Amino acid sequence: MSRSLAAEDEPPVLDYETGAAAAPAEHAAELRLWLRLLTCSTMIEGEIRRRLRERFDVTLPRFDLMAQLDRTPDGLTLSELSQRMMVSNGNVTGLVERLVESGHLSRRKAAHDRRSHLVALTPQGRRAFRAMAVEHEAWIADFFGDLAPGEIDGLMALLGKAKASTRRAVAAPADANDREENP
Amino acid sequence: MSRSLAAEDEPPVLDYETGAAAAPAEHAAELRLWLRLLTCSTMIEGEIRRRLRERFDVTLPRFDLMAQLDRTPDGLTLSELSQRMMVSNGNVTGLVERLVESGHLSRRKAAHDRRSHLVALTPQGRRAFRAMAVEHEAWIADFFGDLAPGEIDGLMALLGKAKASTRRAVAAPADANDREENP
DNA sequence: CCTGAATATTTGAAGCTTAAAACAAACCGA
DNA sequence: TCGGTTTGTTTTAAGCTTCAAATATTCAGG
Repeated sequence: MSRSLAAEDEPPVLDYETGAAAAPAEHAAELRLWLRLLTCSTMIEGEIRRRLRERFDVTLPRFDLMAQLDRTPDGLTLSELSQRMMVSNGNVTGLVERLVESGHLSRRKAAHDRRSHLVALTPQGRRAFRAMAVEHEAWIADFFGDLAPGEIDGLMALLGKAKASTRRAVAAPADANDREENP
Repeated sequence: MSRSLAAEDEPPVLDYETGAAAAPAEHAAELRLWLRLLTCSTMIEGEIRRRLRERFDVTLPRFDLMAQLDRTPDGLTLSELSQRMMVSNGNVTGLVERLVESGHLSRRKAAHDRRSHLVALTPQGRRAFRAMAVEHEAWIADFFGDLAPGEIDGLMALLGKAKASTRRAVAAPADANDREENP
């Protein structure tokens, strides 16, 4: 759970800057949007985490890692895993270690490149993941259960725009520095 | 960064269940929506984290905590903080400890309740936060910079529905158990 | 073939995060 | 007022996460 300014409303509505003497409250709408986006993903993620622990005694990062491997019979390298999961390499190293330990994953040297290792689900790991995935999908469907199909599509589309916009902003930050360096 | 199934598309498009022999792929749209939502918040959060570290040498959780206190001259209790930040009590204990240590926060016993403590920004802490908040707001505005005002409003509204729906689902899980116990 | 740059992974330090157990203080109904 | 419950906080153990440094291997030119 957690992360950035959270608790976007519910108790006393926050929006955290209104009324702060030194703050411009210029882009208030964008700020509120970010807080709401964060609230949604934090709520959902926290509940998934809770249910995975309760029902399957598994952590979310491990479930995520297994999900990446479920469709990859031949396995993935650690680098591929870290890219797809959007986490650091060192993080994946530890997760894989624990999942190999518990018998869910196998790990072998890659044939073509002696630096890399291929990681794959064991039959046991695959069985365990499939069982979890079925329930997981039902949970997600329930979370969004009050949205009409059109609303789901609308959200997808708008989030697609937000994603593209963020990608652009991350690639080309709007800093003072940047403006000077790249006119 | 990180969290649940991530890497929603970009490299080989994932959606992680299509084609998996044992999986129904019933609520595929909801699943894709969740992955996209997660991708958006993960990207934004990761970039904010990176910039906060780079520009101000501060972590995101500390920034979040200070944000909660910025509008509260009299301070908040640890419980109030943990509720608003949506993290555990023990988590807040440690964060506050480190921020008191660094001089950003003061901490005193509450007058009315001998169990609780009030935490507030020190003048130094407030100054530091305000400086960060100004840039932070500009970053967020930039992330959403390619969205038209109407699109921002539309996203807000749809995310509001998603939030309400999730809240309902979390409060009343659609389990087999539940159906039996609460007919 | 040799060298320097890029890539794949591991390691270590620091910090974040949670769940659960333990206390202490406050509250509340009989 | 007593005793049970709730609430505020801390502590602990375990795990997650990142960044940066260290290794090992591959790759690309010359």
